[in-house]
Amino acid sequence: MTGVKWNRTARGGHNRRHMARRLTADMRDAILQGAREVFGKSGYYAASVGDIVDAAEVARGTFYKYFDSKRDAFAAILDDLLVTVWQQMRPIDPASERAVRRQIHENVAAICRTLIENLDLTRILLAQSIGVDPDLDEKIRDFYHRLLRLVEESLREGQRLGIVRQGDVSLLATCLIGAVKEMLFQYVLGTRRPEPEAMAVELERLVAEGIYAS
Amino acid sequence: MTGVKWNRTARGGHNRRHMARRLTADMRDAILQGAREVFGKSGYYAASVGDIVDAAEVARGTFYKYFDSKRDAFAAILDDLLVTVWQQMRPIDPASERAVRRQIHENVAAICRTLIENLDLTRILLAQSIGVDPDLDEKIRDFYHRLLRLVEESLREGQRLGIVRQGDVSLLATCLIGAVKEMLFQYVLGTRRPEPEAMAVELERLVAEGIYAS
Amino acid sequence: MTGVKWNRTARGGHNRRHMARRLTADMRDAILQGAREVFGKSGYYAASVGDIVDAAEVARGTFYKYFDSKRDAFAAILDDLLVTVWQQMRPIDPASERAVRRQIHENVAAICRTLIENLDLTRILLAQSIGVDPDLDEKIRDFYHRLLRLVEESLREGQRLGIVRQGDVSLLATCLIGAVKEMLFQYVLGTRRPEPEAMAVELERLVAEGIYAS
Amino acid sequence: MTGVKWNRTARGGHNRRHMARRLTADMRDAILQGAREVFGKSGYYAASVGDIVDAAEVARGTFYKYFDSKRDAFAAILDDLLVTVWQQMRPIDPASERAVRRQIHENVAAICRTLIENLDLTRILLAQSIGVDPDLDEKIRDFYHRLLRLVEESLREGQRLGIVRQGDVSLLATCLIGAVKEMLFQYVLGTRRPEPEAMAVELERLVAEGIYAS
DNA sequence: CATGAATGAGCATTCATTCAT
DNA sequence: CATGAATGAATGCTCATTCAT
Repeated sequence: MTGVKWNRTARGGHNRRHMARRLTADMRDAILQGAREVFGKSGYYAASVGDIVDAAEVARGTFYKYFDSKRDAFAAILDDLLVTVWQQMRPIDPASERAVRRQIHENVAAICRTLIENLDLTRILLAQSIGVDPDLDEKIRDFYHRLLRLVEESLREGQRLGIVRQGDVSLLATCLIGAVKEMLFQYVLGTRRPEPEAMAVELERLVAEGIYAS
Repeated sequence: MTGVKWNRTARGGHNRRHMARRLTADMRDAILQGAREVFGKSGYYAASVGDIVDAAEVARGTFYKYFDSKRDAFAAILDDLLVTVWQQMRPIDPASERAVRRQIHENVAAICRTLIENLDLTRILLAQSIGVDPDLDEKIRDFYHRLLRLVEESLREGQRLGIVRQGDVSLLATCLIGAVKEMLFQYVLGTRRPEPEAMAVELERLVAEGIYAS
Repeated sequence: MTGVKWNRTARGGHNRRHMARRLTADMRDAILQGAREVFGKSGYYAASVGDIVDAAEVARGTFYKYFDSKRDAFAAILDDLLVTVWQQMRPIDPASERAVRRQIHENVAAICRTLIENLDLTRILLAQSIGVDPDLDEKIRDFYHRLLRLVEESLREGQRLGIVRQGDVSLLATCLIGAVKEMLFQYVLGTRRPEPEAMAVELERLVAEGIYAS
Repeated sequence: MTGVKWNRTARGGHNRRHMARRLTADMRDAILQGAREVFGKSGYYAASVGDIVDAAEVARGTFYKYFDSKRDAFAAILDDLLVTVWQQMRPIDPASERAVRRQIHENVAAICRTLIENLDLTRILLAQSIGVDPDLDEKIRDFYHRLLRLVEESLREGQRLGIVRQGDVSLLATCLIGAVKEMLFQYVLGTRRPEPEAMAVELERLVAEGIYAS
């Protein structure tokens, strides 16, 4: 799990096929990079191993040197992605409502920024990961489970400190995560493409004031 | 497969293997039902026409009598589903905050109830419809577009009447829809399976009070 | 076919069932050879790709590595065949009637020899190429058009030199070509299998003397 | 074997589907007529039973009431066709060369006229009958065998009377038949569409004078 | 170690044929 | 007797995977 290369190193030349590729890690990264592009563009099923090796400019056989199967490569990408997103999460330290609002804002803005910078991956995460394979579904389920727990914990801590109101923290956490996911999903669909900052502002206000006047 | 096969005659048949089925509409419905189960369980790609006809207990050819293609059957299911969900939506009549809260509650509860009663369909809608085909993607995009407009309109009307606070109604609507979708998504994943009533309550409170105490 | 088939992995394979085949050209030729046999025996439609790969002793997928489709393979065979036949044609140099008779004789004998040596191909050419596909029909039409022009030109040149009598050269050419085709067609049908030499002799005499005595 | 209805009775109205159809023979003829059109247009394989029943405006099942199979219907058409063509043949009475020339002319003109009036059937006969099925191939073989014998007999009789020169009558007959077939084949292909009269003239002259001057 | 030609299981789709109405 | 919905064997084609070079 070598971490996602979020900044796609600009691969200057074309027709590099067959040029000496030095490090083993390079090869694997090249394949992952190609796979990300292709999976992001076409989804798991429509993406063929042929497309991936073309995009990565490696031979077919090489793909299978580094990954057991197409599914395995997808799993690797998904794993990296989940780890990355997870690392963006900072558990809220509920010192005061004011501090909490700032932390929520920053968390949301950071996550949205990151995912918007990597739209292909976001598309994979939000719309094409479920139903590929039970193992992967399990991973996704697990990820959301942990994410939910993290938010729930923050909320519960807030309740303990009297900052957060009473209520079903589990459902509340689900709603908050859903709100962020949907803004990103609409971004992916292209319906509307607001700034991460605007997303953060709006969620922060929703959480603070609800939607009613006064 | 060696030698010339001149005796290619006698291909079709009739075998009374399947229970007598009377009405044409029955047949189509049986296929749709089988297709819903299978698509819901396996997703579009992993579901084979073979699986569907087995589930529907009809012959392979019968499937193609009622649908042009596997995609066509999926599209039919998706269309039905979008129409059904859409019909559940009642535009909010923002008479007073009290009335609005009640209507939100009822809307959310109704939708969640319906979708939970058709979990296979919900799974299709939430996790397996994107990326199947550009035409279907367009349909999904369109559906969410209209859904968003509907919620936005209600919010704007509320603003006009001084019931809803100022803010980016578009993003606000997205957040609300996302909150509901995520609760249903977690339901589908099986992470947690709360009552529709509980979902409605929690969203109603989030919208009214935010998450902070006092 | 019941239940979800998540274990769709491990599809392809390699089985050393077929003799090691070294050169790429060999493979293509093996397929073409198998295809020729099968098309020749069964005609385009009755010949299945399965039959062809069995005859060629290659895997199904290999067929599609070398040809885009069944039709494509048929077109390749037809093209080769038309080129081969065309190359057998030597335009007649009408120096004298004596020289012309010899050249006709040689032309006819050569073509018949070649086609008789490749009976499968001849069967394809004479009885199974029309109606497969508009593009191929066009090719056939074009071939005959050129063939006709070639014979016509020779006849016209003969007229200019006073060797060939007046008449509708186009129809005359058609008759000559038809005479040769029919002898080969009867050969293919097995009605009668005369020597190419005998065919050439008979056409030469028909052309020189007609059928009447004295 | 009810004989081919060469003159397609103008079927006035449209949408006759489901109208009472009186005689059994009518039904069978309607199907044969539809089948002729469709086979002629698309060839045996590309023509589906669906196309035929559509063209004939009868139900699918009805087709199988009158014919055992698609092949059977094709065989019926082919049989009719061969009988009809056969009936056009008048054995030559070799009284004198002059009389023979006239008879050849008339025979060729009559056959060409008939076949040109029924191009669809001619197309079937010349280009789509071989390779459909061994039984049908046998019929075709048999037909040409008899045709050949007929021409051969005339030639042999001519030889006996000193009108026809010596030579391989079998090959000679083949050449003559081939010449006529090819003119018709080119007609079908559309390469050139001369009058039957012109065809007859040219064959008559070829047979009388060969191709050389003086 | 990289390569890519070869493999074959699997799939969507067609259509000749049957038979209950 | 006519009908046409239902049937399912057969086919063309794809693509994940393997392994000799």
